[in-house]
Amino acid sequence: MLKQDNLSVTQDCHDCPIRHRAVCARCETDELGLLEDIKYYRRFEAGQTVIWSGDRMDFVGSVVSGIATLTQTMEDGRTQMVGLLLPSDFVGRPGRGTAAYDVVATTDMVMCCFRKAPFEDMMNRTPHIAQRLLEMTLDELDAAREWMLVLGRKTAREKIASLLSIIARRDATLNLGALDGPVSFDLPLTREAMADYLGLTLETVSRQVSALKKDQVITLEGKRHVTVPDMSRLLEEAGDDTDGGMLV
Amino acid sequence: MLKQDNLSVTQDCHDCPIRHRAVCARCETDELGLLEDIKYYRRFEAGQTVIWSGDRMDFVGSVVSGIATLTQTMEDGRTQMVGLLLPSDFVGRPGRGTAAYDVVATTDMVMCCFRKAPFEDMMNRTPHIAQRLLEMTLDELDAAREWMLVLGRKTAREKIASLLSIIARRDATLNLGALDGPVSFDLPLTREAMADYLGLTLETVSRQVSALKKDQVITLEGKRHVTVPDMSRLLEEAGDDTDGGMLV
DNA sequence: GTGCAGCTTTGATACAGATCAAGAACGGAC
DNA sequence: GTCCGTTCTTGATCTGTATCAAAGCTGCAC
Repeated sequence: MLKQDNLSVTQDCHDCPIRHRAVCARCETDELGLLEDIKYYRRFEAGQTVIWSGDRMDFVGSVVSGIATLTQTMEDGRTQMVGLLLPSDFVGRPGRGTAAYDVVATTDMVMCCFRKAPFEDMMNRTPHIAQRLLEMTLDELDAAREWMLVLGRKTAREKIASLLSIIARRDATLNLGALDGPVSFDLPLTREAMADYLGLTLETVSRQVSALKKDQVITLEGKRHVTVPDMSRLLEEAGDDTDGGMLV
Repeated sequence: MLKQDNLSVTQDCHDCPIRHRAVCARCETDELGLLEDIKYYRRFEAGQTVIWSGDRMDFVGSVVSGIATLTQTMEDGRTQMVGLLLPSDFVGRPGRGTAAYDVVATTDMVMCCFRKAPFEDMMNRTPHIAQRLLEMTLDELDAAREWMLVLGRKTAREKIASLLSIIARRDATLNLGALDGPVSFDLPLTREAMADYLGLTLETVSRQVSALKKDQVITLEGKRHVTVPDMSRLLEEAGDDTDGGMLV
């Protein structure tokens, strides 16, 4: 796995890599100061569980670097991933004392945590935080609803293509950019995690990834590094509106 | 269909049946006054489309009475319902100009609409509205994530049982209450709409409803009126945590 | 280097739910 | 009452994905 110790423990919000996308995005300098007082960093290693569903949760926070998953599990063990947490994504729910989902780090990860009570307090006083949180929550709701279509109506092949295009897209937004030429990225998920996201078995995931490779929709180097020569082709396979429409 | 003309066009927010659950729930009397100035009512008949995905949308609003569905459609016609809108539920997204989903009234329906620009304006000035909207959006996000588990991992029978228990539950919250004795309610959805919600075909829905009836998990009077003699049995069939746990 | 553990691929087979195809039940118009 | 359109049920068959099973790959510990 990649070492990311250069990010080690940021202290100053102004230098923070997620400063302009996280829940603090709209805060003014003075508001940031208040946040600095109640924040602390936590690191997690790949595979480590951040919180178990049902546990008491006395903090909320933002993913600073790395990736985590949000999953739900039935008593008999069937599991469904309900969210993928990327840098700047928010964890926890103000006004609720216990975690609703399991949160697991899939790569090494750094979180910027806020003690829950003071954070809730601040939310009531500084509208910039609540406004930004509303905006982020609405975005997540849209993402969840898009995912409902994937889960309910798409074929296995379309599901894989959908997942790949989502990862490709936000990899592009997060890092460099440019979605016209070939795009490549590392899959942050195992086949099993992909299966849990897509409502499939890991065998089906493996077969469909192989099929997309055989049909030259994607290229693989190793098992995790994916190259997409033609993004619009991938979107077509995903069953999404084809016009290559990269609407912002 | 039921006539609901007694609800005709409420004018005074204080008498509004959704006063304490809608986006205006936390407003004080003076804030309600401001809302009164920008609100207007619209009625829709069963089957009528409220908005088409992609259309310009110059209002947001709340369902006052009746039921609507939120659906997404792929180019080839596959459709997935992504939300069920009940009285007090909010329609539209502040800060966005076009509808993201089709909204269709499944029963006769009354909506309390607010012109979008003044509403957004007011949101920035009265935190009570933004706070309540955040809370409601977080609830919807939870519901969407719960639904992802249903769509991704449950069997057809479990899906039907899940849908019935959700309808039963909120029917109880909305109207009278009491979930220990037998519960009965009218299905607000056709078999096809149920199928669209559950990611199934209408034939499968029909078969599984019949199967639940044969196994005496439910009783039917006509095709739409359902009685659940034992709610915990239904929850068991849904694969949900069994303890009958009606946690608030 | 060898051995092992976790991840992944591939194959054979089974089955849940889709699809195709009739009819049956119900409600409204006349 | 009859007719017709819509919604729903039921049956026969097909198929995509799950399940069961085995083997390949990769990287780490030693």
